[in-house]
Amino acid sequence: MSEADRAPAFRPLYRQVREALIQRLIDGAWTPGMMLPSEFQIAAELGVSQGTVRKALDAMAAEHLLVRRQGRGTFVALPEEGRILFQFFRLAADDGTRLFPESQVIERQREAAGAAAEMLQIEASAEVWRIGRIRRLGGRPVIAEEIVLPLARFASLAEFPDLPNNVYALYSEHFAITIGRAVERLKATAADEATAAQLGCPVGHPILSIERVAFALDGTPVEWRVSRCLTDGFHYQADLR
Amino acid sequence: MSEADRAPAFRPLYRQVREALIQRLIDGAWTPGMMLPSEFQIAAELGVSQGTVRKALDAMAAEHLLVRRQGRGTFVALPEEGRILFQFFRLAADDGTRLFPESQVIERQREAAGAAAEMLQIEASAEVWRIGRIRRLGGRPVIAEEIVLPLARFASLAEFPDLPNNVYALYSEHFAITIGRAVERLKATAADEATAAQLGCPVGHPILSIERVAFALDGTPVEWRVSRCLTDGFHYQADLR
DNA sequence: AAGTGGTCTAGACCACAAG
DNA sequence: TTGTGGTCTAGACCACTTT
Repeated sequence: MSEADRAPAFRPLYRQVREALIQRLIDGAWTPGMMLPSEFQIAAELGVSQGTVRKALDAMAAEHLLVRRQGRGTFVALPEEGRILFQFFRLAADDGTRLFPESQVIERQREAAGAAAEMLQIEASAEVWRIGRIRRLGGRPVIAEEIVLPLARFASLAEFPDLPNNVYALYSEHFAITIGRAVERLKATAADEATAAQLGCPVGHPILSIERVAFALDGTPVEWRVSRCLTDGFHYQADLR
Repeated sequence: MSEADRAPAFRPLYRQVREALIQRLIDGAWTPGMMLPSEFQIAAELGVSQGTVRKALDAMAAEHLLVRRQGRGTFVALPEEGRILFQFFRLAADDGTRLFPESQVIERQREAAGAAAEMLQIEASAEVWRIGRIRRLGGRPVIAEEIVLPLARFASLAEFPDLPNNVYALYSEHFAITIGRAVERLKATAADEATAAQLGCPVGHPILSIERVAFALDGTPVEWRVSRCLTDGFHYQADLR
């Protein structure tokens, strides 16, 4: 953390601290659920003041990377935790209750990336997993989902025949990949024959199509997915501030 | 800012400062575009330290209520400013460029609130304005929008026969209402006859339906709207963090 | 040169959780 | 009682903009 570090394009100390700490998450030195050293310990270790460490930790907590609990300590966020769980899942029933449908994998294959290559920033010839799954609420299929993952980062995925509802917990636990950010594009489309068959609705039925690219902590894209959702009885919720 | 203020349910000083400053925005003592006094001046006036004022100002800037510019000062945010403008408008072309379609009012009437009463937290018998407008991109209609406003807060709306593209700038300038937050519910629906006629698409065509409730700074709902959007060539974008 | 926000530090004290 | 994060303060200095 030398003075020279900020010479070329001034980067505040607390920014550098934040990046150093994020690197520990990327490296796996700090794993989900782990309690971090106290602010004073981190400060002493990095040779900065406690206030500077606090500013870095606060920023990371705002990004949902850490969870701070007064009186207890600072912890690496778990993908299982409530607010994290729904951070990336914004469907809710029309009465306001949050939903988390059950998942059933119906298809999984290795293939060339093709069209997904651009989204995942890999070669079109690179291999990917393509996973199709149906998600149900009370037995009724409501989402038909297609997930594409680069084989290079998910080599041992074959060991997991049935995906859990929350795949980001799987990514974290078994592939040491933490999703830090995602971008979604929503469109209204008409159900094609395949989707209609999967969701049990008429061909041409209105479908909310959600296309998502999810990024790892280092900023590289690691997942591309399309969710085709029925939206009677529930909706996609967005809070604008 | 006495010590007793925090006695019942401890509220940090910087929170109280933030609320006091937001009250100045609500009261209109500070108006959009205005430069605020310096941190030290505000601190002296409120009898707190400069650091505490800073924390309140930073929070308000994060809420897009203020804009801070190093070396220049802190300013009340203008609804016209770029990032504010698109804070509440999330449609983008598929190539990533942001869109802001032109608006044409096609209908406006006074009526009883009816179904909108619950959303706007007013009596069902209270009067509202109901405004229908079409929004176009390059002449092509892409959004059919219905906006409901409580008459009580927008009494003189009749003076503005043609709404501007950015109605939130109008609310701010002529009704002293700043929108601080909004909640949107998205669904995929099929175009009914009225919508199909307005958008020039077949009946049954997939429509992205966006229902929004917008809230003023004091937390009360002031606008209810439904936007029915075509989504070929563009999409609704959401960033998840 | 003057005035603003931005960073960094150091220390005191408060609120909360756990042993 | 101890240890943690949370608040508040005071002061020095840096970066940016305008005069």
